[in-house]
Amino acid sequence: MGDIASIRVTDFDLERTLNSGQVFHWVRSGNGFAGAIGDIPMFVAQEGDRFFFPKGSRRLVCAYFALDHELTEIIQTFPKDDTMQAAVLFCPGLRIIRQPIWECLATFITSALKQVRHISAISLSIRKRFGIRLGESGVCSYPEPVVLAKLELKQLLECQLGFRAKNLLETAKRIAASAVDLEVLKKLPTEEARTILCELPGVGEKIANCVLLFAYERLDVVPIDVWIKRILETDYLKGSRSQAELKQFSADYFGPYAGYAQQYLFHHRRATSMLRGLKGSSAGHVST
DNA sequence: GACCAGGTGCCAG
DNA sequence: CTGGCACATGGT
Repeated sequence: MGDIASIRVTDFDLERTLNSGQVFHWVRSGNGFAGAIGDIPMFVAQEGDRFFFPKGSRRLVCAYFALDHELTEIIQTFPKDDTMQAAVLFCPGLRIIRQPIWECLATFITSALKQVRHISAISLSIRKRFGIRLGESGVCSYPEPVVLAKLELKQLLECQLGFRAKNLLETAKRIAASAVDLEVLKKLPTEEARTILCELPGVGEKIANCVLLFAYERLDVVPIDVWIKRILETDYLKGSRSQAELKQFSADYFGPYAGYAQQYLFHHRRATSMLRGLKGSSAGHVST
């Protein structure tokens, strides 16, 4: 156990950020969360405006949690309608973090038609079986593409991936074979990067957009999933719409940080809907 | 059982 | 371009 350092943070809520459906491998542990940033094991915690992390990892942690994002300014660019305002009030301190690209891509390939807690379970299972154990805490790294590429389909299926296993395996193979260089995409315009991502098996527009938003820091990109579709149709467009209309509206209406706005809408709707569904049962990991 | 989950790919019209 | 359907798995 190394020493702990801390800094003062404003407009940051660690728990909400980690539980908002953008990242899936952090596990509550005592008064904080155990996880990893790339292959560095981490324990992070927050008490009020004090943010705790392992001594010596300040730069890494600040970059990962995007503590340099000017959240107040970002939120000011959001439209001022009732739905958006309610989401903003519900989500103080929610940040879109900077994830390592491969683990973000791979995890979202496994996200198709899965609930957040299943995505989490799959991510942890893949890490535990095929990743590298990083410390005494038992936290594991996400396995590199070359590692997954060598597996038999059967091995991946043991992680309860279902029909997504083939896609993950094939994508890992292509990246391991350098058919696609995820680093190069950083320098490309969003449209071009999206086109290349969508050529990977199991990656369509929604997942490509998640990766662009959560790993490539394209904060204007809006992944339209079932929740966002529902919100757009009920609160904004009043009725069912084609995919093209949903895309057009998202791009036109939410401003330069549309992806950020979308994340607030997503988390608010999902969290409140889970709270309603609770009614005494013991499900749900969504912070309020 | 039916229905749903941060979808994708493929096929017919 | 659009709608329809299969695809695994786990939870209400």
